Amino acid sequence: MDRREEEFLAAYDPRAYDPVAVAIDVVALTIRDGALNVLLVQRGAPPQEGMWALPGGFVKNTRDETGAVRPEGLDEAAARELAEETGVRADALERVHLEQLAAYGAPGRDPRMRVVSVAYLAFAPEMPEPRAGSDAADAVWTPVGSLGLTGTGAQRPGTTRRLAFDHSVILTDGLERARSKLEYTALATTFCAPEFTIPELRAVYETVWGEELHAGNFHRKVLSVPGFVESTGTTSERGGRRGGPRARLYRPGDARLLHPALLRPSREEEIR
Amino acid sequence: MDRREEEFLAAYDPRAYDPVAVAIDVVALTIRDGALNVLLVQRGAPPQEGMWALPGGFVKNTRDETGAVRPEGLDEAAARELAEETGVRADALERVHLEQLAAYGAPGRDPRMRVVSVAYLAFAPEMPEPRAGSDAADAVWTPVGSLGLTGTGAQRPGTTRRLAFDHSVILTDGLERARSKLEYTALATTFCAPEFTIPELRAVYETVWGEELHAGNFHRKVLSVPGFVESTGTTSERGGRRGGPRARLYRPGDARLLHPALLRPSREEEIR
DNA sequence: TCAATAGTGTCTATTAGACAGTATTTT
DNA sequence: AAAATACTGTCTAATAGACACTATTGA
Repeated sequence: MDRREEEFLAAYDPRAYDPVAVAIDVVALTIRDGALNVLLVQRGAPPQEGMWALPGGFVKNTRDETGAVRPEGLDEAAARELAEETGVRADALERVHLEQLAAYGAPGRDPRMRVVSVAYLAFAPEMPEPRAGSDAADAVWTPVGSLGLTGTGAQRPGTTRRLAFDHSVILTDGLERARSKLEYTALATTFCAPEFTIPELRAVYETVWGEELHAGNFHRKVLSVPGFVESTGTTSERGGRRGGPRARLYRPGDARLLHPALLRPSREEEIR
Repeated sequence: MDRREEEFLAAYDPRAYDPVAVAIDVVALTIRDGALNVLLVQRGAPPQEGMWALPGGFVKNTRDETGAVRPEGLDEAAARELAEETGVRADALERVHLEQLAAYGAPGRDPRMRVVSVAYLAFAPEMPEPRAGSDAADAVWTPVGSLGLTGTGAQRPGTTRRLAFDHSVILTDGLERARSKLEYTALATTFCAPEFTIPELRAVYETVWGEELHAGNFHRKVLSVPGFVESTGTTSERGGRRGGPRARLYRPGDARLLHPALLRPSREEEIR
């Protein structure tokens, strides 16, 4: 760094600009009782107190091991928010997939000030009931079907849990990303236990996509994709709930992308 | 809004938090002389003065038609930055595709302060040589091949145009997004003139993907995807540069997504 | 015993890709 | 005339999806 640059930085005043805040919001998805659920917190403080929202908060400065103040990376902040709001420890987060979704910065989306929110998408296996974090009055897994989302990100009138800010838009985007990711990545396995059966994996696809799949063709297809799943050599304890043989158990394979992909059956409408 | 919420907002002090800035950076891609080019500006002021960077800047408050101050949406800010740095007027921007790429917020990525940058990706047809905007010493279309990008987003030593901040990472992400988008969307046509031939469209794919495609199979495949292109009934003025018949001219069709998709031939390596 | 389910076999339509062939243009 | 190129035809392998069938389990 040259002399001129040093002088510039010494004279730079970060507070000379309009204040903007950067927040993180997490769309955390899991499957409970055969339905797709999203983690919601009930706001315990203004603004929009009492409404439901995606877990999140402002990006902070954290202290590292030596106690020094250190700003937080975005991914790091998202993992922290998720851990705080779900009450899971960091080691349990290892089995959670977390990726950036998008940034939202429409003027007026937060009444306090200009807030740009970086949204994250999380895929989690079955998790314990969350405990409410610091700013939240309550935290629960909520079936997304109960939120009355329309295709455009609005909520149908009469829905009991109204989402704060533009969170219904963020959730809608997250759901579409999740549905799309199941097509060409192996991420469906992150919704499953460490060992799972092909029918369980199929249930993940059916739940996220919201449509039934042909059991026989799905089975053959999953096994034909190199690296998607890996046999454990064992079988499940029980057969299907209403009968049927015990299914073989599999582990996630080493493939990140699926080739060929598993495409959703009914996408004809949304092509144009 | 209830009483309590009003009181809260009146007492809220946005400057009580650590200052953060939100910037926009644009990865603007076009094809010139058969090579993929990205728009770069040479920084005319510290920090990193003299280095090359993606066009961008801080999100501002703008004045609307009535002269009232109004904060800017992110998409709006990206379009403004692109227009300012390329010197194209808003109407020419209509033929440019602009989409959000990702947010970048690693601590220390900007020496001035905490900066979270929302990156955008733009696909443009052939455009005039840009004129340098306000903060830039120069602005040029640069072949991406000349930037010595490695797979991880670093630049090879000895590259003449070094990119400022983490812009080589952003550019690498933008290139991968562009390559991927050509597979399943009809966006390749946004690199072309309003009327184009199938061989011209093939050149777009070959340039962005960096590999040669089979002319005959590509031709048949493009015509087989419903809504990808639409015949104009006319033919080009000239044949191929070194001989061959005149090609028929097409317009972009009404499809947004390609079904079936045009997949890159050589993705075997990156699957795991 | 009956119904449901796991897993496999088979058939057909669609698609990807290799290769060949013809007509048309530039040099 | 020669070379390049636009486009079309044809063949093969891979894939998607429908349907059928057997074996095994729970109720």
